[in-house]
Amino acid sequence: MGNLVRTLVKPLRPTINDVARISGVSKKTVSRVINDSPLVTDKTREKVQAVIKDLNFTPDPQARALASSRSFLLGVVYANPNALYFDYVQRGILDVCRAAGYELIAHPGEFNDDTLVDDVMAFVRRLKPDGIILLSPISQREDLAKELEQAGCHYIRLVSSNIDVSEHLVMSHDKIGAKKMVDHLVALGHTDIAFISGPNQYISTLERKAGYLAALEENGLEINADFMLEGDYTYESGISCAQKLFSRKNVPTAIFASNDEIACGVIKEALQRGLKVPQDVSVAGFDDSIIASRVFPNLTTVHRSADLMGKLAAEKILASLKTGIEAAREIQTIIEPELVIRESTGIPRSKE
Amino acid sequence: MGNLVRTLVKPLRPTINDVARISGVSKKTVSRVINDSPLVTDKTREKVQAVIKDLNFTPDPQARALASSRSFLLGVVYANPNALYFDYVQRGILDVCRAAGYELIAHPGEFNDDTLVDDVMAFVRRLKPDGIILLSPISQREDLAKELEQAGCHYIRLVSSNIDVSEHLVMSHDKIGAKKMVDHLVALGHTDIAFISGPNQYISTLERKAGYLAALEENGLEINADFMLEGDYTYESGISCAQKLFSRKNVPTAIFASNDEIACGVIKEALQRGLKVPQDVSVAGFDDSIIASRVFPNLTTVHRSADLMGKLAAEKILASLKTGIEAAREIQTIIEPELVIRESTGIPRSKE
DNA sequence: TTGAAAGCGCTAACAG
DNA sequence: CTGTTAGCGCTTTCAA
Repeated sequence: MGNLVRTLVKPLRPTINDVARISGVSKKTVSRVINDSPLVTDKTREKVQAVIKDLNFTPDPQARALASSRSFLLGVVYANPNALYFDYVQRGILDVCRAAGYELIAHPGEFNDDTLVDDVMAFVRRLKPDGIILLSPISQREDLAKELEQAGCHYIRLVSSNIDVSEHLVMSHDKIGAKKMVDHLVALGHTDIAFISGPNQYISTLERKAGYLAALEENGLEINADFMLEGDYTYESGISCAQKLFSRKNVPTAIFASNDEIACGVIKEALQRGLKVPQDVSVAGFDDSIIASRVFPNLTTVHRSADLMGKLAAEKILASLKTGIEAAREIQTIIEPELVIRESTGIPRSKE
Repeated sequence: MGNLVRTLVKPLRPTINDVARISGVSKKTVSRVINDSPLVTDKTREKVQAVIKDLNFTPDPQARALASSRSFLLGVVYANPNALYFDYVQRGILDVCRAAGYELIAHPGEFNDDTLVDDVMAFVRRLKPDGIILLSPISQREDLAKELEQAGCHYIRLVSSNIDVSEHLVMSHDKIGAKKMVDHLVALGHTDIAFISGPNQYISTLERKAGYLAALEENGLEINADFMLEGDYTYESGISCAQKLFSRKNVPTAIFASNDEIACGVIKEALQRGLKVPQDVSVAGFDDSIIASRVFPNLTTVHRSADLMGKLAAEKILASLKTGIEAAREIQTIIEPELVIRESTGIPRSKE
């Protein structure tokens, strides 16, 4: 009787045993159906799937993780700097994850931290994620990448430069993005274009600066060392660099800030001094973060599709998990940033 | 020989068996040590802990989850609206989580979605998180809270109003925050203060509006229906409401926007029309999001400590998991928002 | 206070 | 193509 009841009743949280019992096959066959094994006849598969659906069965990820070597978990390691960047990337990853039945675990870390590698490796050992996505600038850390590789943990690096093989890389081509912006400024008629960089330790800084220099050269403009300042990707650094720029006798007609935060600082300082943007000075940013379209005047900037990068990263990992590393190689690796022209750039003020 | 080697070698990823074997006790005793059971002599405990440390052993969370009923996972469910809010809250939660050996899984959802409850419950059934944190506005959904309760899943709601018992609540007292802002405006000398609300379906909207009304009343100012507009928490709605306000014959001297996004739209429209902020019109926001300190002029706003709310939520869950529900009650439930006075508010323009 | 045995839900070998 | 037998690493009975 107990047995009969047990046979008929739908369990609250069904297990693979319930499915097996009710559909009259073995556990292993159910397992095969769950895992899309080809070694099942269509008829059996359909029967089992009907029961799975009827029971509203979902395999327990923890049990699967324990039994197999996969955990159905993806990790993302990121550093403080840019909350929005992280958020966009996370959304991109999650879109892919959820569709594939994977979960995402966020793990914050510090770029300049000696314990970063140990910390991340401990995280990997504990959670056994099937893959790790490294956001910029943490993605630059070669020591971390090497450790991950050695531990056999599949990782993807989101960066601005070609620092790894394509199965480990999703790259936003910042150099091209920066070049596009300078080309835009030149097309408007600017020749005195200043550049405020980020910290030199970041690859993104180097790439953006390289794009700036390449564009100047290609357009036959000379490089003026006075027009190149080093900021640190913060709003405050934008203000202080702008103060320097505006207090000189030779004020540039355009200022290209290497991110939107800096650009906002520049605009703030310009407006503070009664300069009009873009009539007196054009200002451009990089990132197309939310503030770019909130600040006045709306910022001309370079858009990098962070959510797309997250999406591609997740797809690469899942592809290599499912089909092998070659599959990861075939997924798009390079994103080309796009110019977003808004209100903060215009023709240069007439030379007096 | 094989046995001897196995006895001496430190395994790469040690298990509880390794710890037991090397320290010469049973698995269960090790388990007791891991779980802080009082049923172990200090001597045994110390011996085992030394081995744990030496081997660098960490229990496998997936195995623990499978064997026990706990998963050592926390879930956070959030909706689109505010990327930064989510990010801050997440950081607060993660601080607590990491220290306690818990992991966080982010689960995006839609506030106005019929499938939200089923979707979240499926998530809960699959992952078996030990607790769920509901961010605003999803936290408003009574149907979700009820289901979670029934499923025996401990949940915490982050909201702006007193909608649940304290063990399930972390509340930012938006009404008081809004009131503080209006008091500030009144103190500056404003009497014509407009209010742009968010969507009426959100509790935060209702609370902020209530704060505005309460402050007017308390200061003996009359309520002018023309000065109350409904926005939807977006930048664009700020622009369109400002257009209405500025095109009337009776223009308010101050505009209190119920979030920073709206406030930015208002500033944009003001500057566009050649109005100076705050000389011609004062503008205030709510949230103290990053844009508040990037926009020109820097926005006077109300600061809610989102990371603190996340931290408290995580602490409540962990406390009730460890010590019981009473422990959760004793952790701070209400956050009082603070005024942040920046540049966008000032004395009213002189009446002509 | 400690330990032996059983089992959480699933997958991996290996037969058949 | 399908089923049987183990066992993942841990916790939980229940004894001792």
